[in-house]
Order: sequence, then structure tokens, then C-alpha cells
Amino acid sequence: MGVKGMSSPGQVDSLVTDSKLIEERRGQILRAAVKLFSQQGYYTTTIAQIAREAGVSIGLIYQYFGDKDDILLLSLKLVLETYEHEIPLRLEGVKHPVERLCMAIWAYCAIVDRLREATVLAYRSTNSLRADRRSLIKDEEIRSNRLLEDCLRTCIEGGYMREVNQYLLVYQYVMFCHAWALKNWAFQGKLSPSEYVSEGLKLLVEPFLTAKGKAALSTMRRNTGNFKHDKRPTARAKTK
Amino acid sequence: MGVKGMSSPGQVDSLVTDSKLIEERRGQILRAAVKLFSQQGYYTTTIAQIAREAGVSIGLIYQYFGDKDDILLLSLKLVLETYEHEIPLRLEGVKHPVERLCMAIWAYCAIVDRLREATVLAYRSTNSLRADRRSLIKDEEIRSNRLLEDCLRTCIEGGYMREVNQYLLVYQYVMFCHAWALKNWAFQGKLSPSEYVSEGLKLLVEPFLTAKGKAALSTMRRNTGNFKHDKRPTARAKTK
Amino acid sequence: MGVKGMSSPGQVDSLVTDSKLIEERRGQILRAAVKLFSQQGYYTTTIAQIAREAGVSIGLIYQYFGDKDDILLLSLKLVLETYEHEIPLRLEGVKHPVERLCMAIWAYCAIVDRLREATVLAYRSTNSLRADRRSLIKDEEIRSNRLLEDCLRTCIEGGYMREVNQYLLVYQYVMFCHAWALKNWAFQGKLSPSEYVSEGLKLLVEPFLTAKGKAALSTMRRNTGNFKHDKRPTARAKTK
Amino acid sequence: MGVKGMSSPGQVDSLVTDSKLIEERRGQILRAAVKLFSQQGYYTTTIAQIAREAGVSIGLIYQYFGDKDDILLLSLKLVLETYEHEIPLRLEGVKHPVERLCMAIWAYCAIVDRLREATVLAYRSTNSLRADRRSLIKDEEIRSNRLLEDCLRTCIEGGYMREVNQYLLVYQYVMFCHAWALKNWAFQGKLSPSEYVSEGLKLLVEPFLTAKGKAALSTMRRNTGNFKHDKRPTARAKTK
DNA sequence: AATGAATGAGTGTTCATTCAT
DNA sequence: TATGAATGAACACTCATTCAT
Repeated sequence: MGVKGMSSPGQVDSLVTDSKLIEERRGQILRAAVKLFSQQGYYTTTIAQIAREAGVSIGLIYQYFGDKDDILLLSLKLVLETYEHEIPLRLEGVKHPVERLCMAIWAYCAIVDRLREATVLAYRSTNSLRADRRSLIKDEEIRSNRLLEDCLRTCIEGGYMREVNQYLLVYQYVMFCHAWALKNWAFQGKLSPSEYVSEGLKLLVEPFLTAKGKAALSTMRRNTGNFKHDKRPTARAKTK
Repeated sequence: MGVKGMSSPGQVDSLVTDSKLIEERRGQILRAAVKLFSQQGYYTTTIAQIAREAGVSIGLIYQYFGDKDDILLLSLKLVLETYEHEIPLRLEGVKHPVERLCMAIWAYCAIVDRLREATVLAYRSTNSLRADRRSLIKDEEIRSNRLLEDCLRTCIEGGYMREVNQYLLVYQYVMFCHAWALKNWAFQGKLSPSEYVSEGLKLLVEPFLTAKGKAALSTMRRNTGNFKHDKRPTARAKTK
Repeated sequence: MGVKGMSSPGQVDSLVTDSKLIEERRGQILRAAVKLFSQQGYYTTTIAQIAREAGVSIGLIYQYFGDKDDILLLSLKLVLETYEHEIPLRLEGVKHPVERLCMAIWAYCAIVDRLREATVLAYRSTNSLRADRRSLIKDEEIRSNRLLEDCLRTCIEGGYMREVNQYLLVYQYVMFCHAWALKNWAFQGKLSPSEYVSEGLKLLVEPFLTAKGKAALSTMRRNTGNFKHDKRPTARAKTK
Repeated sequence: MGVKGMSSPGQVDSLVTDSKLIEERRGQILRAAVKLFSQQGYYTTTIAQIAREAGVSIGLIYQYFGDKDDILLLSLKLVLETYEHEIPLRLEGVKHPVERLCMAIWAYCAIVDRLREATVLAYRSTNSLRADRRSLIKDEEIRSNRLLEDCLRTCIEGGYMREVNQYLLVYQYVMFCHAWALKNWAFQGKLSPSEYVSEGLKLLVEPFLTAKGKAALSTMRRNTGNFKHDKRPTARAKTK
């Protein structure tokens, strides 16, 4: 019985009530879980491993999570919420629509880079969730896509970009960002993260900019010196 | 123990020798495996389920495959080999570089559509393979990417497309095709496969065409009536 | 994988740590294992049977032992260690070299009699161990042989026995003791354990005693009334 | 069904009738079985391995033997029959009772040496037989023991040896011979086979010889030059 | 007579989950 | 709250045995 029967999807309750402790413990356990799930996958990670990594007992885990599936659900939510939280943070103060779009893509890629394994985890393991919970994750993804969607729409509505199939293009943006994690083995050593992004923008943003948009972009570049430089050494991929 | 990189059963004792039968049985079992792995994932599919689905006994599976990992490896290879085989088939007789590129993307998407679940499987389960076998799958993927790469290069070298970061654009094409499977829940009911492709081409091919390339494209369209129509009913996604 | 030479479970995850409990459980399980292995042999004994006999669950066994091979190894060690422990106990306080030798053989036989099935087990199943572990058992056997060797050497060096091929004679003693278990079907009902031993001493000790040794022996007999009597009813085997 | 139900213990019938072929095939399969059982033990040897070693198909084995247990039974019989056949052969023409006894022990050891692994097999695997068949093997062993028993009795009755516990001494002889196989790891490199035997005779025969027996022995030695020399290089074990 | 592909019951082992302390 | 020993259902894999050819 216990937690299982009561928990409605997404509303996973724990047996512990002190809400501060709850958050702390859950975070502690989820960080361990995300790390291990990312490295080894869901099925090959055992509860005992998570307990050890988190520095708690096996039994404790079941006081904060209903079952293993629950841990996965919340692990994936944790990752997706990071996107939703961090992208807006990086957009703060950025006014120009084109700049906002580019910055959003850049920010997305930066987070993907930081959470590379966790991003792969989301692709691998969403289907390991029970069906009802899977859609919760989909909703979460739709929400984070909306961030890019809004930036793109603003650009088009402001006349900075020509009319395109927004819906599809947003997904291209999303796939582009995810690809940095999914196909990292193919890019690693050929492109630095910032090269990846700036080259990507040339393919997925620039071609759709109107004259007005292009003007804005060049002003932007003159002022901001493009993107922050990343440390990683890299061999520039040949354009030709 | 199991035989290292390849597909042979580890159990040396009762190997089946009739090579015609081998192909037949392996195909029979792999088809069942791909289906189940695709639907339920690798770890949640049991050997007993595969056996039942394939209409053979549990023991028989071990006369044609070394272990479960082996079945996964060959399942994934089967899917990837389909790409490598079928794309060239559809390109036969297509001469014009731009047309070849478009056709390659179209063909890739068509196969992804047909093998939608299997394509998702490849994303989910490649990491479930033992490390040494994983790289075999990566090689296979690189080989099928090359098909698109060649089409793209020919377009650029022929002056039909302007110079772009080929390496990145090819991956964008690949992600575009895979996205039809990976994000199908987002496209299903909004775009038919052929709409998906033709809209995609507008985003990922057209912007880079030179005047010469555009001319070719419009000629092509006039002659071929765009792409074959697919049966699936669909609500057209609003571009605006 | 399993830990190499020693006794620890290969499954590192859920190790039991309370050392008192460990001893208790291991003993509990090993007693069951020795009993079943002895009765039915290693391969025909299942883990489930051991669990049932020990009154624990199947899973618990794997928290105290790495694998089935591990259980066998420790079962055999348990038996051999009994020899090493108990023979010296029975020799305590026995001073005269000839008496010590006879007592050692008697004690050895007594233990073999008590652990009859386990002794047979050692013969049957040592070869079922993995090669690296097999030599651990051989070492253990050499150690217990040394007990007899020491007694014999002291007799010879003290002039109680004439010079003989010690090495070979010790093995005759060992085989004699083991034979009580190995060939029990041939002795059962013909000889009681103590008759077996006293008749054996006439064949394997007395003939090599010097005059000095014989004198000692007869004194001994007069004082101690030969060996303790065993309860088992027996039909005296005809010497003639 | 089939062979199983009909075959009474020891009377294992096969489905094939041409008796010459039967003997040939059975021999072929049994030789393979003895080899593999000896090397790897009964349970770890598979029917498929026996088939491959014998150069026949799996199915064929079941036309000559009822089941795996059957193969073991006949394998063990084959080994024991070798004893019964070969010892008398080597005694032919040997007249003197003491010489006959020594020769019998020597012959027994020589066969054990040749069938070392098979002898160990008999110890390990007799208990793997079904109970009813086990006693068949015991009978066989009793029969071969009788050979030594007869030699010993004749010595005693002829006044060449003093009265001893015949029954026990015969078993000591048997154990001595078997020990060459069972404890070979302890003797190998320390004693050659003939040294083993001649040293053994000093411990197990000479002490019981009467003056008449000793005289006979010394005559014998003068004439025959002790035993045949064996090729194996050996480090003589120190008597002292 | 001979084959070897096919079977499936049976085994060792794992691991999510529980619960007494 | 927190622990971790205990459970046992579930799974991958093996191999003696059968039987169509």
C-alpha cells in the first residue's frame, strides 16, 4: 500500500511531512539519481546505488518516493525544469527580438552542454515511464519549447524574420540544441560549444532574417562581440 | 562468454549450421525483437516474449544469438541497414543534384516513418549495448549519414547551393528526419509525412539554394508534381 | 564478478555489515549447504533447496555468499577446518609420542565418522570448484596432514618407530581415515568405528614400532583400556 | 517411452540391433564420455560435447544409451572392467603367492596410473548415479577387490604372511592404489610410479611377511630385478 | 541408421520493495 | 526519522531429450 496507491501522477507525495526536510532529502536523492541514471541508464541503476551515491539508506528513499518509476519521473522533471528556469534567466534584460532568439538558443545549448548526460537520459528514459506519467514529461517539454516559440514569433511579428513554418522551425531549434548532447560524439573535438551555436545560427536563423533583421544582427555583433568564449580547445570544422 | 564483436552465439555446443535456415530464423526472431523492443524498450522485453512473438521456443533463440545483448545489437543493425539499403534505391535514376538531395531527405523520412518505433529504439537503446558494440552502431550511423553528405556536397560543388557548414547541415538533416519519429507525438495530426518533408525542405534546403539551384527546383516541381501523396488524412498546420 | 580467492559476495550493492550477524547467517547457510551437498552432491543441490533447508530466503543467500561456487568453497573449508581444529584438541595433554600418533589417527577417524558425508563431499566436489579455489582446498588438506606428519616424525625421532618412508606412510594414515567415510558401505555392520581404528593401528602403526615403542604401547593399553567404546552395535569382522 | 522404461539396471538396451555395430558405437561414445567426464566431471559435460568428441550426432547417442545417467553407468563399468581384465592378465604365469600379491598391487597401480582421471571420476561420480545403479558399481568394485583378496589369502594360507585382518588390509591395498590417482598432486614429482609401488610394498606387504615369505621375496628380487622401470623422471622422496 | 534443429522445464542470480527495530 | 536485513517474483540462460527428415 503505502505511497503507491495514493499518488496521482505528478503529485507524488512522501511519508515525510516537514516540508523543508522533504525538499532537502528529495534534492539529495534526485541529484544522485540523475547522475546515475545519466551515466548508466534507468534499468541498470539500482536503488541501492542511488542510496549509496546519495549517502542515505535504501529504506529512506522509499519515504520520499513512491517507487523507482517515481524517482525517474522526478529526475526527468528536474532536468526539464532547469531548462524552463535558466533560459528565462539568461534572457533577462535582452530586448531585441532577434537577440532574444539567438540568446535563447545559445542558452538552451549551454544548459544542454552542462546537463549533457541528463539530456540524453530524457531521450532514453521517457519511454521507461508508465504511460500516464510520460505525458507529464511531454507537457513539460512543450512548456520549454514555448520559450523558443515566443522568441521566434516575436521576431516574425516584428518583421525581423520572414514568415516561416514556425511550428516546424521551433522543433528544428530544439533538435539542434538537443543534438549537441545526442550526437556529441560526432561534434566533440570538431566544434566548441560556441562554434556549434554560432554556426547553427547561420543555418537556422540568419537565412530567415529580413533586411531589418539582418541589420539588427550586425549591430548586435558589433556591440557584443558575438558570444562568450568557451574554454574547450577545438579544431574548427571546415565549412567548405 | 559470447563472441565478441559479432553476432554468433556464444554457446558453441549446438550451433545451427544450415545457412539458409540461419537467415530465416534470425530474421524471424529479429523482427519479433525489433517490434517488442520498439514498443516496450530493451529491458522490459523478455526473451520469453520475443520467443512467443516469433513463434519459437526460448531455447531456439539461443541457437541463433549469443545473448540478449546480441539480439539488440542485430536489431539495431537491421534498422540502420535498412536506411543504407533503401535510400540509395530511391535515388536510382534521380540525376539532378538538388533533386537527389531532396529525394534523399524524403526517402530518409519515409523510412523513418515506416520504422518509426525502431528509430526511436535506436535512440533509446544504443546505450544499453555493451561499450564495444556501441561503436559498431555508431559506425553504421556514420555510414548512413554519408549518403546525405554526398548529396549535399554535390549540390554545393555544382553551384546549386551556396557554401555552408556542410558537416553541421547534414546533422540538421539527420535530426530533421529522426525528429519525425522522436517527436511524432508533436507532429501527428498536424502534418502529414509529405507535408512534414516539404515544409522541412523549405527550412533546410531552399534557403541555401543559389539562383541556379532555385531554377532547378522549380523545374523539378513543375515536372514531378512535388512528392508522392501519402494517404494519411491530416490537418494542415498553420504556417502563420 | 565475484571476489577472487575469498568468501565475500560479488554483489557489492547490498552487503550485510553487522559482523556478528554475518557469522551467524553464514554458519546457518553453510550447515544447510554441507548437509545437502553431502547428501545429493553439488550440482543436484539447488540454491532454493539450501535456502529452504537453512530457513532463509533465496535472496538472503546472495547477501552472504557471492555465488554457488562460493558456498561450496566455504563448505569444504568448514569441513577441513574442523579437522585442523579438533584433532589438536584431542591431543591436548597426550604426551607420549606413540600415544599421540595413535590418538591423532583415532581422532581423525572420529571426526570423519561424525562428518562422514561431508568427507565424501570433499572427495566428490573439490573438482567442482573453479581452478583457483581448488588449490585453496589443497592447501587446507596439506595443513591437516601436517598434524599426522608431526606425530609420526616425533615417534621416529624418539626411537619409538623404525625409519620408514614418512611421506608415504602419512598418506596411508590419511587414506585409512578417509576410507572410513569413502568405503563406509563396505565396513558398516562389519566393524565398529573403534574396531576399525584399533585394527588399523595393528596394520599401520604396530609393525613399525621398535621394541621401545611396543613397550610404550602395551603400557598405554594397560592404563587407558584401549579406546573409548562407541555405542554402535557391530558384528565383529573375522580376522581369519 | 523409448529406452528408458524398459532398461533394467545394468541391462541397458539400445534401439540398434546389429550387435557388432552396437559394440563399436558404444565403445566410440563411451571412450569420448570417459575422457570428458574424467576431465570435467559428469555434470559439466554435455551430451553435445560427448557427441562432438565421439564424432557422432547428438541423436545417435540416444540410440545407444537410454539417458545421460546411462552413459555414466557404462563409463564407470568400462573403467572397473579394465581393472578386472588387466590385473589377471599380468598375473598370468606368476606362481609364487608373494610375487602374485606384489604383482597384483603393481598391476593395479599401473592401471590406475594409466586411467588416472577415470579413477578419480569413479570416486567423484558414483554418487551421481541413480541409487539402483550405484550398487551395480559397488558390486563391480567388490569383484575387483576380490582379486587382491585372493592373492592375500593365498599368502597367508601358504604361511608366507602372518595372520592379519585380511579384510581391512585388502582395503588398505585398494586405497593405496587409488591414492596414486586421488592424491596424485601430492606424489607427482616426488615419486615415480614404481617407486611409489616399491615403497608402498615396504609399508603394506613386507611387515607382514613371515621368515618364509621374506626369503621368497629376496629370491624374487634377485631374479626379477624388482619391477619394470618407468620412464618418468622423478625426484626421490627422502625416507628420513 | 543417422542427423541436428527444436523444445521448455529448471537453475542461478538480481533487485525493487518491505518492515522490524 | 532512519536503517538495512530480508524477501521472492522475475529473468536470462542451459541442456537433456525428442522427433521429423
